Amino acid sequence: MIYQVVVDVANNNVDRLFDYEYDLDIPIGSHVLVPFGGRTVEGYILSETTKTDIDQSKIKKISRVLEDTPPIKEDLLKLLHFMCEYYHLRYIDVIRLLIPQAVRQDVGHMMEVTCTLNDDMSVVDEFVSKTRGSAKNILGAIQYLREFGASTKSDLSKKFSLATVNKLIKDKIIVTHSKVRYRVKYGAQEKDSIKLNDVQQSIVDEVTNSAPGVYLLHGVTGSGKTEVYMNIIKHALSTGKSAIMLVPEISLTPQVVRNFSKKFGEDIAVLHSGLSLGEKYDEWMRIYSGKARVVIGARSAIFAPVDNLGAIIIDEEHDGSYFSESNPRYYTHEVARFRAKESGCSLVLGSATPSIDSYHLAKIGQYKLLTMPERINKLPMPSIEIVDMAAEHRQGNDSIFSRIFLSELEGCIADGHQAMVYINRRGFASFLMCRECGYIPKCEDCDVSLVYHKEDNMLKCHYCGKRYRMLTGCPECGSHEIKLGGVGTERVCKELAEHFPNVPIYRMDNDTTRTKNAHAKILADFGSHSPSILVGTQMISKGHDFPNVTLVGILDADLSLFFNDFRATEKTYQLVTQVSGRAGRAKESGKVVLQTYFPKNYVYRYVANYDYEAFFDKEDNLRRITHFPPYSRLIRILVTSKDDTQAKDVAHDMFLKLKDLRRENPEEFYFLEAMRSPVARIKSVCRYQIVLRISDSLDIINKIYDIEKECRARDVVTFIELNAQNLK
DNA sequence: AGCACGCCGACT
DNA sequence: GTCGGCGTGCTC
Repeated sequence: MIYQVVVDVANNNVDRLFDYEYDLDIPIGSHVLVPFGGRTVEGYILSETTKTDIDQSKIKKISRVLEDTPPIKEDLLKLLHFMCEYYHLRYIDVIRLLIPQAVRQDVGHMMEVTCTLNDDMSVVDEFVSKTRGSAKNILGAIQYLREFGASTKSDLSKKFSLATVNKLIKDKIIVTHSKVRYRVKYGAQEKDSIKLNDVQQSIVDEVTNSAPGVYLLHGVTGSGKTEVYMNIIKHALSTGKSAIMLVPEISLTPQVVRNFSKKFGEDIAVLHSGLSLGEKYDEWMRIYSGKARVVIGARSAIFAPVDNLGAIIIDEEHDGSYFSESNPRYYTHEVARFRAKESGCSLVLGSATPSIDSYHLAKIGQYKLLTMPERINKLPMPSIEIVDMAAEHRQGNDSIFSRIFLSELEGCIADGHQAMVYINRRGFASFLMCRECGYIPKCEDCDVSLVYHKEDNMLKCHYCGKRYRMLTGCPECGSHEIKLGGVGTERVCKELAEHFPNVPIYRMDNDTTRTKNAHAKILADFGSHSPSILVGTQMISKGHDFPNVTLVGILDADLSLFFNDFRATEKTYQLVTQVSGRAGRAKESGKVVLQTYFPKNYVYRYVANYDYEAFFDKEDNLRRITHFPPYSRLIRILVTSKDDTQAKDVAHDMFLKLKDLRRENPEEFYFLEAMRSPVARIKSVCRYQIVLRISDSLDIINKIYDIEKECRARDVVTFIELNAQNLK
């Protein structure tokens, strides 16, 4: 039999199937060792055949089958082919998604490797006598093992360097033994049973009793979506099936895991980036072997090797982290839809603020829309007060806090309650705004705000590449008070401390949550002090439930509005709603103070009224008129090379061919521009990009891939992003 | 990615 | 004369 193998070598030239023969039957998806160009490499069997075009003399034999059971199960093989075809990814890059590094390296065993000296002491003695006395690590390691008999490989490596230990293993001075051990333990299951309200129950019933499909669950913050998810998962388990639930990485906190482990005990496996390699190995193995049937994880958990899927849930479906924006680029929703369809199970997308794209699909009937319009126990939504910061400045308040916010905060503290203060520092530190009138420079052609580029002192549009001279004063009101950049969390904390010297203030952002349990500790500290204030970035907007929080301050809500992005308004709506949802989650009613320089922007009107439906209509209409997604497909072709000229030439070549394609299909194209990437160089790789918006035609997409193939050049790497999110 | 093959410069 | 630089091309 001839087996077609993908070799585990990440290079475009070997991204194809190589034919090998073997006398025995090997299942597809197996992990094998094959001779390849004078060396031996690992590979994966993707198909089998009886005839081949390759010259018989060239065909070699598979050296060895590495595991008894194939690491890539049948349904994931289908997913692999779908992804390679649809996103034009390399086989090996997708395989590496399906089998995490920890498993490919067999870390589970490595973690438990113990080292002892070779039983034959004469070999050791001879080696020592031949070793120079200056080789401290080598002699030290041997001496150590003589004294203690054995040591784990990782301990020994820490003391005497990994290189030393590996050399001694290679020279057969040290011998190794390995053993599997499971590290992850979850608490036992508790027999709780929170009674669902009627709305929750009817949604669970609808999902579990209907034919499989895709559901969009639109439930306001605090409406109890998590309970719905849990019950859908419980139903899957009760019918002998399994489930995957995805959450944004940022909200996969220990509390969330604990809640699920209370409900499902040892049935759950958790996959996220914070796990050690050994933990990842264990979790993956528990899923693979069927010991864990509920998988909770971030984006890549959609590739978990579960059998017999009964449900897939994507929580906070609007979250940007569901787009993979590097290496193998994919959109989790598309992958999940494929997997759900293959497994014949339902996919539930849940959010308090669905993405325009998803809600659009629900509106046109591709998804079934489910709504939870009220909070649990009919708690009122917090009232949102919009404060005009330009007016504050005009009236002589130069502080970053409005007077209303400060007085609300004083009241909140006096009552012994807690407050959360949100400040967006995301991404860009440099934008421009007139302090007097709130004017923001925008591109003439694209209606997106311009980004200030320090290096050449110019304003640029990241969409069409158009450049403008830097402002010397405000063109609207003539003021020279032009504000650059934003305020960060640190400064907010400092100023709050001056106002409230006796109130504990906690800060939660990327800087303060870098270490392993910092996130949980900050939340625990905040939770156990009242009154207190929590200052933070997006992190504070996700799913925390502090009943004593009665005030939320959103300082400078506009920041995400100026994001050079047609999704800026959508993101602002989502963010403000999510942050506001933190207030008033118990008996006490909540209040939100939202500071803005654009109190009249339509997004705030809808936010303040909690009118998602109306916001959607407005935004969807805008997208339709301007041919932006969901009314087009936004594609970004990124051409990169160490050599600027080479990248530019390839990009230009492609651009000309795309223009021809547009000439042949004028009705399919809405937009086509080539430019240097806004971030022109990353890690000394030069970047050019071609941005296009086309109708969602698979035919055109395939022609674009063909053009990319024709334009390939040495030392130039081109990426095609089908669902471009971020045009940096 | 690796590794071999191959064609030009400076070395015992 | 040879050792070795890394450009080019191939791997079933």
